[in-house]
Amino acid sequence: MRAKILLVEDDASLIELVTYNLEKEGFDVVRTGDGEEALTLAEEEKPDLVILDWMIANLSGIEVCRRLRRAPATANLPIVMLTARGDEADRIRGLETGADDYMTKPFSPRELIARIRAVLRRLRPALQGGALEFAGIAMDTTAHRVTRDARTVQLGPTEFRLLRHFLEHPGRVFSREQLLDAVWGRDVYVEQRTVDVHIRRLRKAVNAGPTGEELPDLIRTVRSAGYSLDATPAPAQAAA
Amino acid sequence: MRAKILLVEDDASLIELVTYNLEKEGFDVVRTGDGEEALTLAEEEKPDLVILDWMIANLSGIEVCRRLRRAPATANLPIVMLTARGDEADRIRGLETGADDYMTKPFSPRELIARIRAVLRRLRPALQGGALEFAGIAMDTTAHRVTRDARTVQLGPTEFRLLRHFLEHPGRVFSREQLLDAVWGRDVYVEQRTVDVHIRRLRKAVNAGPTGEELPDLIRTVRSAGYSLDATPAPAQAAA
DNA sequence: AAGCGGCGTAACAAATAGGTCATAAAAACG
DNA sequence: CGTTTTTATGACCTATTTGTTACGCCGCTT
Repeated sequence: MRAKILLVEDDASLIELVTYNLEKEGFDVVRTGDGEEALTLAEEEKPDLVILDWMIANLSGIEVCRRLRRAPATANLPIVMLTARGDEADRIRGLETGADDYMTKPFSPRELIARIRAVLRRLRPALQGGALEFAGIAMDTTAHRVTRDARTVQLGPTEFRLLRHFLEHPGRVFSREQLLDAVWGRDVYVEQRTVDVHIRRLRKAVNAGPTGEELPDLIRTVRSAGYSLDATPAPAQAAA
Repeated sequence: MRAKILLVEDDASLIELVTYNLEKEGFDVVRTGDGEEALTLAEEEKPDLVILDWMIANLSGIEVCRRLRRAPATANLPIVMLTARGDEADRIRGLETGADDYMTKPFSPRELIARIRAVLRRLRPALQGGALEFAGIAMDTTAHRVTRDARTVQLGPTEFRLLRHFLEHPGRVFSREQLLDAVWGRDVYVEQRTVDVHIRRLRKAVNAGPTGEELPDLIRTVRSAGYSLDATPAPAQAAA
């Protein structure tokens, strides 16, 4: 799975340099030099990470950063600020506004890549290839294999992506809408209830025990909120 | 909830500088200048983040980093590398070994704090936002979970929103009308008495003890005014 | 061309949450 | 004290939300 990066920068030579290096490393790059457009693209393209220059047209980078953080759809989007302004106060301001990392020009493309990878490793583990694991469920994203307690689990493509998304954010509750965005894709129009059906299929596949028995369900339904992958420690009726 | 930071550094003046600044910012600090000891402390103290100098006794910082990543217990521990070695190759090596961020000396303590916060914001949302707590009641809003004294509390959607509102404004009294506005929504028309019923349900859920006993009621009824979340243990007749 | 697997939708069943009412209990008042 | 307000509580019915199954429609493989 290739990661998509939104590059917000208006210096042509820098665009070229960074784009070249990112693409060489296997990233998809979307570019703009305009602050307003950056916000639009962040919503529509659903990049995995944004590289944000401080000095851009229409809206300053810091303002773009602030608005990205404020909008629910992009509140968790990783942001790496990148700018010529090197003084400490700016860096701190950038970080406090919600940037995940901050680099000052001139910078080394290789270091930029390394920092991007470091951020993505945290935020989108599946993008780095390798394995995801939670409560006995293991997923090898490159081999497209899933096991539960060492037993292979057979999943369809959609269930696979759904489970991957849960594994990337264990414990967190996602609304049907968020799941459709993240798993199905931005501009797909399907019924929200479709999510239920795939949750059902995922549960069925993952909770199937060795002898046809049911294993503990790790997908938690949160009424009126959505679903989450969750190791439910204390079974429902403790004190009841 | 205070975050605990493990500082691995052997320069006395730097230890002092960093410790002072971290503690001023509300972090708990555990220190060592020894690589082997760092590994032990990382397991035993369960810090929320490690600041790791490259040049330390016994094991290099990079080796400590590598081992921390390899051990399951600390594989996800956030690491900020900190060192005098400024050249690019080292920074990249640090980041690729699994460090989440990398700063070179000399550095600004404020920037270090800002970077630490940026990392923790990602890794431990509970330390920053998303988590509410009051008098033993803890709510994780992203996981949609509530506990009282570490025991899970089961709430319906409305009770959840109601409790969240109280946790967001502990101690403050809200009239039924205000609660309807804040929890139900502005333009919902329901009886004010409905609030009583949900308060009752919330109390029942939150005050249920481990063995079916009643825990102290943290929701205070303020006659002819409303309700508030309040740690009023026993004083029957305070000053009223 | 036929068969298959996967997907999205609809429809019905089940579960759970929400709101109101009636009545008991408690507190304030004179 | 008796009366009046205000709140607590349990029960009930309804509305909403979710679970589950069945079905038809592609797109691909054979």
